[in-house]
Amino acid sequence: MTVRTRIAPSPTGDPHVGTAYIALFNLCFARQHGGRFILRIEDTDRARSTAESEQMILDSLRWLGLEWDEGPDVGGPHGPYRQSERGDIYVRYAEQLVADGHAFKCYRTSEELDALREARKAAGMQLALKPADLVLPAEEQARRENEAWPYVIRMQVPDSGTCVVNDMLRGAIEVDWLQVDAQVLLKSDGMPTYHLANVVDDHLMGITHVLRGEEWINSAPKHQLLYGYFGWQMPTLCHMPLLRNPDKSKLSKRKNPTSINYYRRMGYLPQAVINYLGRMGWSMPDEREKFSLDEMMAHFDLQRVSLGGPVFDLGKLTWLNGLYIREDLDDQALMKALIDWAFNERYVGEILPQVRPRIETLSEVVPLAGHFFSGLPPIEASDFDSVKLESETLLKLLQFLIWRLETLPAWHKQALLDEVKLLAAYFELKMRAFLAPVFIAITGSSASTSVMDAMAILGSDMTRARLRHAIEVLGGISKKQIKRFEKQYREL
RNA sequence: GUCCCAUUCGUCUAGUGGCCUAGGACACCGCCCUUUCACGGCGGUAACAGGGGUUCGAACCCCCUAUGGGACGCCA
Repeated sequence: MTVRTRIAPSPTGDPHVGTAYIALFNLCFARQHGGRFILRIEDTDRARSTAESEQMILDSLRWLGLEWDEGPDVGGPHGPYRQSERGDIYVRYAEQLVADGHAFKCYRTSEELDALREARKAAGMQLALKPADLVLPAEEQARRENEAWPYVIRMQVPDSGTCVVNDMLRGAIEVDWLQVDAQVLLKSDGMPTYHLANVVDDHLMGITHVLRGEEWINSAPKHQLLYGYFGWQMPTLCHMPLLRNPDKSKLSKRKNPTSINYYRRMGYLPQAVINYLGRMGWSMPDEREKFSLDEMMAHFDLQRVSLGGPVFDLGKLTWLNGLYIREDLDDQALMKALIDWAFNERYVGEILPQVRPRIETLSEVVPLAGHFFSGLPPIEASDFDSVKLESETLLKLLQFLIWRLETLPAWHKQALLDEVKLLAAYFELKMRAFLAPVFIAITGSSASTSVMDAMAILGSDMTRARLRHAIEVLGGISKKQIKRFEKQYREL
């Protein structure tokens, strides 16, 4: 048996707790059956991630204590997409499908596709575009082909009848073929979509079981169809429930800290985090709350997964973390944990140059730089009174900064400075004025070390978390506001 | 809009037809311990979404409704 977790890396290298969650269950399932568990970091979107951000993700998973096996080499160290002839194996498979009549070249433009979807929406039909909806008149098709228009390769799908896919936990799931669209397999840039890559890779890697998120259920018919087209054995599927925000929507960074690095920076212990994830939608046979990864693997039983989407409860995670500190760490181990976390030469060494020019006695260090060893600063709305900005502008400033920082591929002071300069110009503010609220949000006071350096030292996750916290403290952003902000941000 | 998946205390869950007057954990409240605060101990409030079946018997099986979520991209 071989199971795998696919990881789509983010530009910032944020490993999502949802990724770790799925990986955890894959690992336990594989070990329960003495099978292999492999990780596959893949990105079919050109240059969305870097080797560095991929490393960050692996590093975080390792921090959690997750282990994985080396997968068969079906395309180089970073997966097939990073080869010089990016995606060429998928081109071959896609063309084979075209030759066999299971896929077709589609020259439709995105404007035409939008119009088709609009029309269906207006007519109250299902939104899936079927092969028949996409055909062009023969002569138009020929013209576009001759003029070398960009094209995609789409899969053929039946337009009637039902498809039955089996799920290890949910049993048979019936989907009307009418609901399944002529999925793009190969994009016009020659890169495969997830759907093609997923099927081809899993086959080449000999994957026998796939545990993935519930959001993939609706794609399962497409995948099943592709396996059929290729004449390959399909892996057994299992769809795990999705982690939720307190309002029950899919866990998102807007409403919850979702980055593993955030929990690491906040001083959560990896054992506690992995234990907590193991309690999401799953329970030990004896119902104990506290268990190690090894114990979970030893007692794992997929049938004990419960299907209701569990709400990620920070309070309970925090309690569990405290339990680990009290019960599992003696003074020496706690000391080591603290040193690993922040009280080490590397981290403190970064802070000292910020502190030295600003102190006259050593006892001033903690009041001045204590925030480097804290989580979210205890601020309230009135702390921003000194900032001479309209409340809407203030929120917008903080939100725009978060958005810019989210897409920052490398976290260096210079890059941060560039972002801040750009935004200060956009808001028509002097750097000093622009940074005033940022300073309070980050350091929690109006007198501390330089805020740009603080952000650089604190890192991406903690910086963004504090900015988000400031927005929260200021009363948050309403749905209407966020829409307006998004629009303005796109124009930036 | 169409389809798919789900639904036990506020939250995580136990429960796979009689052991359920529904158990545990977090949170909350009270009491005890304690030179403070925690920790710890004891106790309390609190749930089978609703309606129909099936059955001697239903939290558990079936159907309908409601609610929540997800999918419907040249994202993954």
